[in-house]
Amino acid sequence: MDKVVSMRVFSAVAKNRSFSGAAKKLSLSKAMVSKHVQNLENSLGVRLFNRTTRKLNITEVGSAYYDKVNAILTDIDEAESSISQLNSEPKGKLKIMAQPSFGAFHLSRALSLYLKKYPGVTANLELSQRIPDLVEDDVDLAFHVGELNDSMYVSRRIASARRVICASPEYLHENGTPKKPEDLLNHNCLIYMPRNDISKWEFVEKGRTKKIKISGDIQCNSGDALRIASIQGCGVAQLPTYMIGLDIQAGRLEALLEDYEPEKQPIYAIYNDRKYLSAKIRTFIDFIYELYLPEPYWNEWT
Amino acid sequence: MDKVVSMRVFSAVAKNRSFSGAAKKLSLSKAMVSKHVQNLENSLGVRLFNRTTRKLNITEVGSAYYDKVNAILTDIDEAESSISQLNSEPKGKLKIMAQPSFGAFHLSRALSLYLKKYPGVTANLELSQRIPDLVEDDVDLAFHVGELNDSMYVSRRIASARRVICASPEYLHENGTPKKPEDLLNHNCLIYMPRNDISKWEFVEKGRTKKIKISGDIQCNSGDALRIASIQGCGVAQLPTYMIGLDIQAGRLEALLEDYEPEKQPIYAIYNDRKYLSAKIRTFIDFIYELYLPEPYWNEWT
DNA sequence: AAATATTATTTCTTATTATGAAACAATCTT
DNA sequence: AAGATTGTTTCATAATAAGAAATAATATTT
Repeated sequence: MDKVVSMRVFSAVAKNRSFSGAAKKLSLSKAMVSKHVQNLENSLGVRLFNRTTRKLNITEVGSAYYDKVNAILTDIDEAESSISQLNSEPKGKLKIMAQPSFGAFHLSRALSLYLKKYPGVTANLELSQRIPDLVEDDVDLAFHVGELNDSMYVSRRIASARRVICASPEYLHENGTPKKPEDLLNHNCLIYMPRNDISKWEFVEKGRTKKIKISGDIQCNSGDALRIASIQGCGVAQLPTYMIGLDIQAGRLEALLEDYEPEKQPIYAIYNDRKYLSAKIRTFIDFIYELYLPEPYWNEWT
Repeated sequence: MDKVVSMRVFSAVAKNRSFSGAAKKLSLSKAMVSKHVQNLENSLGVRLFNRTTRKLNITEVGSAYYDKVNAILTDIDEAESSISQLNSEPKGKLKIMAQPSFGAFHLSRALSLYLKKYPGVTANLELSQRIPDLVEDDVDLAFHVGELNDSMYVSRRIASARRVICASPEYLHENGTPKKPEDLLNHNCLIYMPRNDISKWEFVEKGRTKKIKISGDIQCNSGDALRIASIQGCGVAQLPTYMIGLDIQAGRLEALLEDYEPEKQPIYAIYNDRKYLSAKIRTFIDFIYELYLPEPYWNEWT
């Protein structure tokens, strides 16, 4: 028997000075009202009302209990409404993890817009290469570029990034501009190596994907470093547009071989599979999804 | 589903940071623990824990709810205990913690007398050197010998113990009887060392306290061991009368240097500062207080 | 005074729910 | 690779919450 319900019933009986009245008010049978009061009396080992069929008097003990019960019920109501309110409007700290190159510029920009819209939210943005364990790392939300293999979490595609071959105008002036993928064999390519893979770049020609094995004298596991290197004219790089889109727009880099460009990489928001997604998380995902519609600003420069 | 029960389960899970741990603590199945938490989550429309099978993290909302729930549960407990003790007699389980040497004989004796008087009460006596955390250890009442430094609880002096120099008749026959404190320098003293203190025994001579640095070949952190050693004639010991009073009365030990005896040690009952002390606790404190009036039986033998 | 109305309780049946064992899924540890 | 541990789900069963109706007690009306 639910003690909180019993308390509410008891409180109603005490307030109405009547079992029947309380029953009517609570749309409950008289029988249940009676049983709820008995439930409390048994659990307390105390008589709460002195009653006959025609008279009702709250006992001294019952009166003391009445005050306490009302305070408790108020606290319960207050707790529940404040908790559900906490969930209906975005509030609290939003913990986000993302890959450094995507997070550093684009997410912090999106966050500052979002936080302006929802002043109750504060943010905590942690940048890391690895895909986080949301529970272990106590993170609300993660962003990942590229396909996800293991999907123990829920993911939502919020944007995409083109992979573009690029080089600085200075470099191209000195070394010539490649016109087709095979031309890259004669260029110094800046190689991104997260793992010790053999470096091949993908291209699409007449609907078919082909891979070109490229070579160069810089291999690095930091996209940012490759970006700097390519801007400084060290060679040709293949980098995602969320990194170099603005550089191309500004003329620091030139996009090459756009006709052979491979499929875009998806960018996912990853979060816990929860029935009750908190407002701050839900609204941020929606916010960022809409922010990059119809096409993220980093993907276009013409 | 009883919401109060669900709250208790939730609180236990949050405190233990584990569903299984909470289940064990509450002697409930893991299944029910899981369901109770889900019950709250459904009723609040909010996720309280982020969890996988191996990791558990309370959510921001859950954490806020935890504080409120604990306050509410405390209020409920306080209300119920205060109400039921308003016109009830001692009843239930009395959980006591005490130092082993005092508890083993004297408290169990007092308890058996008390329980005969109040059949509704059952007792749980745990003996330990440390001063318990009444809340953490879930103990109603603790007994402590010696001054209390930290008084976060309420304490009541219920008796006292003399500290007496003693040795077995055989030992004294062989080694002579010390007549004044300084004589102890030529005796093998049994040294109680709870911490690595330098061993000095206090004496009072002509109203002034002085300390004698003693030495001996047995140092021990167990009073009981020292008592046995002194009875077996290993040397001279300074021990409280609640340990050796009966030995002196029985002639197994002789009290020495009684004229130089230092001030008595107080014995305290320690309990929670509750507005409404339950009848079992209140009556037991009163009972034991009166039991040792005007002077505890262990303090006198002449 | 008798009939009626109102009130709390008890009884009885049924629909719901609480319960934990066991199976399960997902990690972590060995 | 095997075993241990953790949270969840499933399942069968036992417990109980629920209210309609009968009951008992006592005002109120007639």
